[in-house]
Amino acid sequence: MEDGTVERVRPRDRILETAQDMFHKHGIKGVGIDAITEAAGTNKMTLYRHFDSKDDLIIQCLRATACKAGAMWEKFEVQHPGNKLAQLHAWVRMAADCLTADGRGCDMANAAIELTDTDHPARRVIKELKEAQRDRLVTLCRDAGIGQAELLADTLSLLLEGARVSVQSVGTEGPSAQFVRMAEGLIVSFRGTAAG
Amino acid sequence: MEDGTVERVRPRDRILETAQDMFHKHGIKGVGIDAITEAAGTNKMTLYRHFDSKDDLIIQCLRATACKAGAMWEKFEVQHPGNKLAQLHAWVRMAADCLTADGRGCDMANAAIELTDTDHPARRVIKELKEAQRDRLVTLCRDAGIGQAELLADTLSLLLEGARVSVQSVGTEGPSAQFVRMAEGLIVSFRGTAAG
DNA sequence: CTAGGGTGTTACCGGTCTGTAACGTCATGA
DNA sequence: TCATGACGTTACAGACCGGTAACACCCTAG
Repeated sequence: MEDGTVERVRPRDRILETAQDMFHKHGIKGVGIDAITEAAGTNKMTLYRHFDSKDDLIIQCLRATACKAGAMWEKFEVQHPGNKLAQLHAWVRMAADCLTADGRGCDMANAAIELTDTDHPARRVIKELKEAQRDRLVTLCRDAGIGQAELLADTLSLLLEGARVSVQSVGTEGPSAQFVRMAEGLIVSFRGTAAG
Repeated sequence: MEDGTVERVRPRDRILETAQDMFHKHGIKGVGIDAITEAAGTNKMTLYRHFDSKDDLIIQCLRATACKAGAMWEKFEVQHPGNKLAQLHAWVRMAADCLTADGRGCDMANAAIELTDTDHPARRVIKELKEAQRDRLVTLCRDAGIGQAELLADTLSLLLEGARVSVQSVGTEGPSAQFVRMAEGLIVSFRGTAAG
């Protein structure tokens, strides 16, 4: 049978899933290849048959995580079809949920901080994915009828980025606790000054 | 002569200074003890005579960095004595300078992201120092006559934190480029809604 | 049945890491 | 002069790291 849908999850997928989870929880430099393969129920050789190196694995993990995050946006469209303003508010709620539930920040931002070498191959991937993320939020703001869509999107981006970092340094009771109020206030404010 | 002011910089201070710089540039896990001692022109034994462990060194570095940052606040008071609103604007300018000049974010935030173990001894120090930083900004906002001082201070904190992270993932041309406009806009907005 | 590809196992390489032991050097101060 | 203490040097321990080689296994497609 040539249907590719195998029941048992292939080692490559188990590795990718496990690595995402462990990188997220313990950081990239805080997790070794051996720990990943063991947690994934496989071994080092199999990992290196599917990924060129740890750096390659890191990049694939970042792409996979971004892909999952992308699915969120489709959920917004499904939940509020055509209503871009409602989708923007849904984005705020989703962001707030990330803050309280997660404890660890954005994988891409964390990776950018950990991988200090500016020539690291993951850096351009991080930049690429973050820019795509930004474009998406800008478009949503614009479609929601916000005048200065770029400025609102950038402000919300920085607020969320900062909140996700703040959670890790001072916890959920710190400044990030006010994230929703800040974001909603900004949206109201920008809608007030709306333009064509 | 029993005056403690020795001309030659003591090894402990050289180590502390060098470690701060290298931790900042390359991250905590990206720098080894050997590299620090070599750059400081000393050796490993001397380091371990002054610091209990690498974790201890990390903590001392964070405290020293926070101390330097504290000196900035005194500069604001000197430059604009009594004028708290001017000091708040000076804080915004200082923050913006950090963004364009540095390339690497806040040492405390970076450390919080790198040291994923919640029991790590540096974590409570980070939280302590970050909370002190927040209190300072809240006080400044309140003294500047802002009504919702806590909310403005928290918003500015998150914006800056996010901007310092964003610089590392997408560079200075990303959302962080609008930091000053965002911050100044917020201050104006909060002064508009000022209360007693 | 058979060949081959995906997988598992073990062992290993060279390097790096934190931290310590033992000893030698040197300046200072009594 | 001599003792003390700070500092430097070398070597090492023990662990972990990323990555590779060689070989055995087993399921499946043909």
